[in-house]
This record gives sequence, structure tokens and C-alpha cells, in this order.
Amino acid sequence: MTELERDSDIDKTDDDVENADIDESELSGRAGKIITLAKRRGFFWNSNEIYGGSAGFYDYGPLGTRLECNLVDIWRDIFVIQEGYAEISTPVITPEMVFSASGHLKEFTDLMVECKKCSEPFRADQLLTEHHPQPDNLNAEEVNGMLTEFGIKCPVCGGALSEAYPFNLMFKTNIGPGSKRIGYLRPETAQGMFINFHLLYRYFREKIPFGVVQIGRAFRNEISPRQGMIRLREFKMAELEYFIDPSDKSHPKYERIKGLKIPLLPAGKPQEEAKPTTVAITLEEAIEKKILGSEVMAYFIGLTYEYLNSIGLSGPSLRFRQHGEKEKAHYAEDCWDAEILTSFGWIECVGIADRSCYDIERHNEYSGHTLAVTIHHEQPIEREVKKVIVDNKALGKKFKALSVKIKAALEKLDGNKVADDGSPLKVNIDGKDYEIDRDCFEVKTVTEKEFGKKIIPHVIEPSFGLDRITFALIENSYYERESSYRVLRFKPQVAPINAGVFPLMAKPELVEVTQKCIENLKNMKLNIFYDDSGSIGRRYARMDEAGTPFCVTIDYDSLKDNTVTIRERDSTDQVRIKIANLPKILNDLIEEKLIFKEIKAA
RNA sequence: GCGGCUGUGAUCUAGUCUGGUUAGGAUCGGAGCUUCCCAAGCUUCUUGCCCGGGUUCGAAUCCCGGCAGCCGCACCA
Repeated sequence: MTELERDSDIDKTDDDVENADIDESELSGRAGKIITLAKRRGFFWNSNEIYGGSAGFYDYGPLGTRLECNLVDIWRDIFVIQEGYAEISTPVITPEMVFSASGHLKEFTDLMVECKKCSEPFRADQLLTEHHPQPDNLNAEEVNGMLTEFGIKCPVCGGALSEAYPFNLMFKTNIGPGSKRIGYLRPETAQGMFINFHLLYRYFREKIPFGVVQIGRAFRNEISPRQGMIRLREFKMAELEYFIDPSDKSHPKYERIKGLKIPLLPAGKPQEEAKPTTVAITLEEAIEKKILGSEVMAYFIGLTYEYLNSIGLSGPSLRFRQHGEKEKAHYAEDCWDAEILTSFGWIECVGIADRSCYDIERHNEYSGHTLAVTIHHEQPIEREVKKVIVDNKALGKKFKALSVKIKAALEKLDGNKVADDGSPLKVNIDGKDYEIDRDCFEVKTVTEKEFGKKIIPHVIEPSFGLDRITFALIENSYYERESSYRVLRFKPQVAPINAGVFPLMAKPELVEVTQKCIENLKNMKLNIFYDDSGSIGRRYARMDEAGTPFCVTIDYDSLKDNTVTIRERDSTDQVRIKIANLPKILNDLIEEKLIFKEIKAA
């Protein structure tokens, strides 16, 4: 299959998706060419190169930065402007407690041991697989206990092993002088949104559902970053946290997207095949067939699909794959990844996870702040309840400082289960039993009015890896017209340069007219590139490599009749138009309100 | 993290085995010429032996260490 034939696959309809036969080995040669082009033209390159480079870090050059900027603009347009989610911005450096609560401190960790003799490092759980069914769930103490119990030695040299120590994928730092206040560079932007839930809930006038987004950098100290931009130690994410009532996983705008036909690859059997085939069905069907569990999941899969389409990622190189039980993150109940086929195989570009109530509940517990939603009843509910009513005075006199804890324990008891015979009650405080006499409390039937219910919201999280999307887009936009004539076929709105504008030759009279054209185009907020060096063909070629959709050329005829030629990148067709109409026509072309073939020649 | 292979201007590459002139070529890029519409041609110019140490009179070349890349295994999501 040639590159060009592969390109034609992209134009196939959704119905073809199931049968699309993509030769993955054919793709592997592309990576090198694309990395070369990216470096030469200023899209991206490995960081710190003059000092030997550093794995897992990439710089964006001028074109890459603009491209990514455009992708983010479109993301914002959908999620912030259209959907109305609120964008916030929280710090990268985050105190340790946040990650204690979120579970990252524990779960984002591998326990390692080192040989004291040959200093070979090992993953501790790997050494215990024969002695425990799930050694990765053990804590350091248990691991050390078992290493001693089974007398495990270094598998390489037989030497004694060190104590187990955690290797955490988070970058650690100190906040302020000294080393007492430990901080971490966030491994996801999500926590910044969770820990502000109470403020955001107020901002949204105490109603759910609502969505909060954050676009920013995240950090993971990957053990071995590979595959260029796919696995980075510092990367950018755009994340949405959509807070919902767990008893209502519908979505108000579900109707709008339910008809979208989307290539899905559910967990389990379908993925175990050598060449897994996706099922292209509508979201509505997917819900009926229980492939998707809820309207919200369906909605965000749909919205993600629309976003990826709008930046130019579609067709058989796009699929949504469900995570299997074992591969889900510690916080996830269900997870679907949007995957894009590149020369590195199918790569996860967006993760859409149902994080259930996990994060908010944990922050409730660890912070002591109430992060919860009150669901108001339409009518207050009245009911008669038997309750233990404490006599504070009597209890306080008897138990002094302990009385606070005892009171709390007593009030927790179910009034119906307290015997009516006037016998004392037993409560257990910090492992000790106390007998509480009846003179300290009584059991009463009271009328309770309940105005609403406090619930912990569930969270649906679409999380976009911007670097991966940027890379996947560059790769999927790449094609060769003839041998070694390279073109990036970006959609006009995402292209880093909207148009190249050239004098046919660098003659003062032509340059003058060209500059006037450029001034008018820049006033339309278009990103214009001027070039007068080399032959005209060379300049077109430069723009094709940069993915610029249109070029405008001013020649000697322009001086006579006020017309210019406008050239389309993919067809290389040209049409002459009046200079006066140029800004409007070019702007409409870029917004795709006008198709190039429909331009009437002047 | 382990093992194998590799590292020459921005890119591709000759030279490395067998140490010895000023590291050669092409592309890209810059300046200029050319009424120049698809990488045309001509003149001219810039940028390089991954880093550090060792062996040697002398290292791109041999040795050691590091860094980076690719492949496989492992790991991670």
C-alpha cells in the first residue's frame, strides 16, 4: 500500500471502518520522515539537544506551538464556550497531602528493593509472585515481612536485599527552604479541580451537573520514556471534570449526539483477537446493547469524537477502546480511550473515565472539609425517628474530656435497636469499652424534617493528552505527493500558517503590492507568511511542508488589473481573483464557508 | 531497568574495520543574478565528527564511562 492509497482510506465512510485493513508495518517508516520534517520546519524536537538531549522532554518550535495553540482554541470553543464549562487554573506544585488523599502517593508507586552487594534494583512485588496472589497490593511493611519470612535473596548474585522503598512516578520537590514541606509536580491537572469542589459548587449556584476544565502541564517521571512525543515526562493536558448526581447519569444534550456512529472496541473478547475489529454503531445503539453504561459516557465519547473530527482526525485511524478490568487506573470505574493509529501503533490520546465518587470522597475524608452536594427534596420529608438524646451535663460530669467522643458514638446508634429496659449502653471508644448509664441519655421519638440529601457527586472525566493529539494530527496529516515531496494536510483552521503571500519575484513594485495585501489580511486576524526567496515553486513547497492551506501570489498582471492568484495546497489548483475580494474570500476559505472549487475567477 | 545495535552541519550520507593533509558530497538554509506559477538554473556563503576520560607523537577512527536514539524484554497508563 502506498502512502497515497492509505490517504484515500481516510475518506471512507463509517461503514467501512469495520473492514478497514490498515497495514501497521507500512506505517513504521513514516515516523522517521515525520520527525525529520518536524525538526526541519520547526514543529518539535527533543529538548536540550546541545547538551546531549533528555529523554521524555520535547520542545515545540514556532509552527508546533501555533498548531497546538489552534487545537487548544478549538477545544476551548467546544468545552468552554459551547458547553459552558468553567475553566480554572491551579498550581503545578502541590503539597503532599493532596496526593495522599488522591491515592497517587501510594498507588502511583512501585516498591523497589536493591541488592546490598551488587546494587541491582528489583521491583519488590516481582520477587513475591510465588508467595502471594496479588503482591502489587502489598504495602512496604508487608513486603519486608514476606521478604524476610521467605528468605528472599538477590536473584542475580544471591546477596542480601535492602528494605523495600517506593519508587513513585511523581517528581518530588521541597516547598520553601528545608525539606519538611514536601511537594510534588502534579501527575494530572484533575486534583486542582477536585480540591476546589466546594468553591466551584458555589460558583455554579449549588446545582449539579456542572463541568470544570483545566488546561496545563502535568509531570510523570517515567522509567523509560520511548516513542518520541508519545510518552513524555512533562506534558500538557486538557481535562474536564463533569460532576453529576450518581442516581442520574443522563445528559441534557444526549439527544443531540445519540445518532453519531462511532467505532467502538469494548473490553473483553473483541480486544483479544489478533486484529481487533471495531464496531461502528450509533451511541444510542451502544447504550441499548449495554456496550456503554450511561448517557453521560456516551455524550462525552460523542463530544470527543466531534472534537477530534473538527481538528481533522477521523476515519479508520480513530477508535474508542474500553479499558479492561486490570488496566484501569486506581480511581476509575469505567474508562474509554480515544485511540489514534500512528506509526507507533494505536495510541491513547483521550481517556474518558468514570471516576465515580472516588476523588471527592477521599478529599472529604483527608481534608475534613465537606465536599458534597445537597439534593433538595421537592417537599421536606417528615418522619418519626427514635433517637438517643444525650444529657450533656450528666455525661460531661462523668466522663470529662472523653464525653465528646462518647456523645458522638451514642448519637450514631439506631434508636430502634436500643433496648427499652433501662439497661446501660456499651460503646467502644479507641478500642476500649465504656458502659454508659441511663442517667446520661434517653431514647426519644422525635419528628425529623429532611429538606434534602447530601450526596458525593460522581465525576466523569474526559482527559485530553495535547501532545499526543498534536503528534497524531501531524502524522495523520502527512502524505507524499511525489517521491520526497511532503505535504501536511491540515484543516485550514488548525494550520499554523493560514496563508503564504508572495511576490512572484522580489521586485520593489511587486513587493509593495504584496505588503499592502498582507496588511489587509492581518487585519482579518489571519496568520500570514511572507516569502520572496527562491523560485515560486520552492516557496509553494515550503508552505506545503508547513501545512499552509493557501498561497497568494502577486505578479506583473496584478499591477495592471488588480488581480492575484490564489493557490490551494492539496489540488495545487489556482484561480485569479480581485485583490479587493481577497480578504473576504481567504477568510471564508479558512473558515470553510467557501470551497476552493466554487471561487469564481475574476 | 536489562540485552543487542547505532551516534559525522538543520537533514541524508562518505570516511571508522586498517589512527596520519584543511573531514568529502548532496539536500535544506542565507546573500545575489534570472518577467520565475509548482523543490529549475547560475554565483557565493554559514553551520558538523554526541559528551567526558584514556591509549598514542597524533583519535571521527581504538578502549572505558555517560547521554541520546532504535529494536526486543520488563515496566507504566
